Formats: sequence, structure tokens, C-alpha cells
Amino acid sequence: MRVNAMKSAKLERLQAAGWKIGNAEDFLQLSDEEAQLVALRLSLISAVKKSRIKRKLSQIDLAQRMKSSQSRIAKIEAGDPSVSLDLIVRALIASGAKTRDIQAAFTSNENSKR
Amino acid sequence: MRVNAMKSAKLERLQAAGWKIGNAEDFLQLSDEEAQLVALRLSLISAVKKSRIKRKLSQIDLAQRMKSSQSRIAKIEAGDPSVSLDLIVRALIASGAKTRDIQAAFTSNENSKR
DNA sequence: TTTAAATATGTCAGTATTGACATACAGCCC
DNA sequence: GGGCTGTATGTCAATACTGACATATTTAAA
Repeated sequence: MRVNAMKSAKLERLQAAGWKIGNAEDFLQLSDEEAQLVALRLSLISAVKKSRIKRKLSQIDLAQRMKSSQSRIAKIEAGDPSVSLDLIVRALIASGAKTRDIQAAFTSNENSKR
Repeated sequence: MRVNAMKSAKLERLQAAGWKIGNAEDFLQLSDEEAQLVALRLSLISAVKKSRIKRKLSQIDLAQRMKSSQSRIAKIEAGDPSVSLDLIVRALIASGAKTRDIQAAFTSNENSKR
């Protein structure tokens, strides 16, 4: 995802496509959606750490369960931008989180506009 | 994600790592987690289509909103294995789904073991 | 049927994400 | 101090995903 690089990449693309950056409407819209996604990532990440700790798994344990590596787990929990949503959710599942827990992670994402 | 290719890829990796495939425990575990992920993808995908239709957006409209392409949207909705969870969730957000809708997609994923 | 709009499918070069590895750092016990 | 367990950070070759494009197919309306 590269959260950090995303904004500028998006900007570049828009400018390349001949965008007049006076159009605040679309821009606010964009950053709004971006914010939703980032918030979602954050709550899933925190759910992973919580679930892992709860079940007394080390990062190595979890890595083995999902055939990944300790360093990847560390990056997941650190919110590293090189980590995809896919991997976060896989970690959450592999850590033993139940559907209910996953759902709760989304629920805590309570900044729905309006 | 390549859902279709995933199983065999995983199998290869395990065998390469010197796995005795007599260990059904870990195998069932794996496919169970895989099933959870696939179910999650499916319910998110159906939420995308539902949300898009509800707001009377064509695939082209949605593609423009998220700076993607019509063909990508089609692939998302067709459950194409080349589509990441990230992209599915972005489409869901871009289609105007509220946090509550996203949450509902997870809730409908009701096949939590035990 | 003809036309048009929407959707589906295949391909590919560019980019993002991956596990693995090395290595560093932190806390804890002796 | 050293040893030990767990976590963090950086790198990189291999793989996965991406938007864009061409093109086909479906759907709907006349």
C-alpha cells in the first residue's frame, strides 16, 4: 500500500492526467476515502497484536502459523507501509481471531461521515 | 492473492521445507484459515457490487472515482484471483459504502468455527 | 435487427508486496 | 558482565498486483 507514498503518487497521476488542482471537491473526497482506509488498517493492526498477545504467541509463532517470517509480523504490527491489507487480515485469522473479533475491528472504525 | 494458485503454491512451499504431509492437523488448519479468507473476500465482493448498484454507478463511474479502470472493477466483481483485498476494500469505500456496510459484509461472514 | 451502453476477458510492462536473511535493540535472569 | 528470548529495521530477488489497453460479450431500447 505504501501509505506514505500514496498521496504523492496519486497527485502525480492526477496531474499527469491533466488535472486542475483547483477542484477541492474531488480532493477532499480522495483524502476522505484514504482516511477511511488508513483507519481500517490501524484497527485491524491493533486487533492482530491484541489477538496474538491474548493467545500468548510470539511473533515467531504467528509467523510459522501463516508461513511468513518474524520480520514481516513485526512490520505488520508496526504499520509498515509495505504491508498489504491482505497480509494483515491473514495474520488476524492465523492468530486465531474469530469472525466476531474481525468484525469488532471494523466496528471500532467509527468515524463514518454523517 | 491468486486464490486458485494459492493452495498448490502453499503445498509446494511446505514440501520444499521438508514437510511430512501426514500431519493433517496443520493442513486442516491451513485450509480452514484459507476458507475464512475466501469467505471474507466473497462477502466484501458482493458488498461492492451491491453498493455500486445501489448508488447507480456504472463500473466506469466507480473506476473513475478510485482512479482505476473498468476492467479492474469487472475483475473485482468477478472474484478474479489477481485482485487484492486492498483493492476490494478500496472499491467498497469508493462506492460510497459506509463503515456500517463494510462491517455488515464481515458480519455476513458467519461461518466461524465453534 | 441495429445501435449503444455496460460488462467481461486477456495481456503486459511497471510497480508493490513478499519471505528470507542479517543484524540491531530491549528486557530479563544468572 | 554474558546468555537468552522477543521484537525492530533494513535489504533484496522473486513473485503478485496494477492500470491501461484491446477486444469480446451481454443487455436494453428502438
